[in-house]
Amino acid sequence: MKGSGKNRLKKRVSEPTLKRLPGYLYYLEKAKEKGIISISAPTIGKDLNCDATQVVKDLAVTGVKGKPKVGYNTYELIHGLEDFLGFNRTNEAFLVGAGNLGSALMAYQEHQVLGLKIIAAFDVDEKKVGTHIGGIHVLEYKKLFSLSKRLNVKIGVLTTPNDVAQKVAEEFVNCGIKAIWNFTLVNLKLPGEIIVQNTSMSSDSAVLIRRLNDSEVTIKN
Amino acid sequence: MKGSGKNRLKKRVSEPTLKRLPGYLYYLEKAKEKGIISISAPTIGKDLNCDATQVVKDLAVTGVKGKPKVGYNTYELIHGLEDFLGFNRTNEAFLVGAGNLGSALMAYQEHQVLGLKIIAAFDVDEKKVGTHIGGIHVLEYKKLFSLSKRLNVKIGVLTTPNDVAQKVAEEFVNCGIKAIWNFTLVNLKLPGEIIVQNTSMSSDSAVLIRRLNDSEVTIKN
DNA sequence: TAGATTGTTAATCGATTAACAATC
DNA sequence: TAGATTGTTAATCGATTAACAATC
Repeated sequence: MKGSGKNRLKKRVSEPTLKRLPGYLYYLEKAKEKGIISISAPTIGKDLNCDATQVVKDLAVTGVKGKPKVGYNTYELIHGLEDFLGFNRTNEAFLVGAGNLGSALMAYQEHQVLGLKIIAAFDVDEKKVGTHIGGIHVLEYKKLFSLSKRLNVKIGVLTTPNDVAQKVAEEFVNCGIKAIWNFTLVNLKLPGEIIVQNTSMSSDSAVLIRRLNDSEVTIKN
Repeated sequence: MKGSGKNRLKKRVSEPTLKRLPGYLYYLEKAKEKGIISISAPTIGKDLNCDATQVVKDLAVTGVKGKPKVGYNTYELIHGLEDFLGFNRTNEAFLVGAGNLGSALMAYQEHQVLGLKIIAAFDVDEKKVGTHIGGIHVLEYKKLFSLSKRLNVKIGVLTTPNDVAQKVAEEFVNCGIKAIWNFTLVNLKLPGEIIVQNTSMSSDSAVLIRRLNDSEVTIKN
């Protein structure tokens, strides 16, 4: 009899839901700053223009309970989301490729809540090695292996040029890294147990440009 | 009788499909470089590890026809995709907020095909105004309005701090901008005809971190 | 011709939305 | 109590996957 008894069998949360959660978190932190201590799903839905039912379902993954007619406690929700997402733990990461995007991410993490902490960056470019970006050391790429063994880092951020992406990803795996955040356009071929999250700027720009061109044609007709 | 006759009624292409198209484009360009002139959906599917049927359906949006037993012409597909996505036209854009992420995007567009061309950047920070990033001028934010009127730019890239995002977005609309690429965490409230594409780094990191924590729990059990 | 692949139509799967009972 | 909201279950919607005929 699966899922019965004390062991609550956790259902895998869908990717669309997961992607919406940081949005709720940011919204709720702003609400908290305004002194709002209770907030209902219909209110959230109106502000974030999405369906109230969806808000209820999304927030249910945190296990935080709301009160009918009142809503949820803002503080509890924030902590429930942070806990569920793992944003309150320090998820340490290595970054390889301290170019433009890599540098942006390093500097970015101070202001935006990415939920992870880049503790060191690596690059083969001697001009970058030894510098600090956003308070993070840029080290020789060679040192990745030895440092990984010592620090037991699980997350690798991949912001190299496309042509070395596969090689660096494999080195990440060698180093014991379990999850790779891939900003290159390369479709990485890695062992099945490695978690890969692809972030493609081109995908989003493609949607934007296409929608714009769509609307222009529609107007012309 | 809708959709009949010469006017082929274009069906709206789904967002998941749209997001996959730049991936095909990159893959096909690499294939072309290797001298591959014909390529089949099963081959593409194997390399990109996705379903061959999906490849066929995705590529069908371009209108490019394949030959049974042979596949598609690489060159035709590349051009079909570029044309469909609008990546061969110059989609000119303004960027507001020449901070870390903004700078990265400006420098990035030279190497990565984003399909759009940032022709000027704007910032209120006097230290940034007058500089060049990735060959792009950073101008006074004040000048956005007058320059928009002259250049008829349709796309705005929003990489400001969150607290000014809504204001700048409204100014974009005032300036005649029709599509906004929003990198802030703010849920923009704008007229319905304005196209907004949200890109949230936090969403992707949330998926990554959660999947990692999921897998660690599973292994422990 | 035989066989692989395209291209379309049908079936499945999963996420979103709607409905409604429980509850404060 | 009355009414708004939670939380769950059912219905809908859309995307992915499977099936299969057309075709080179």
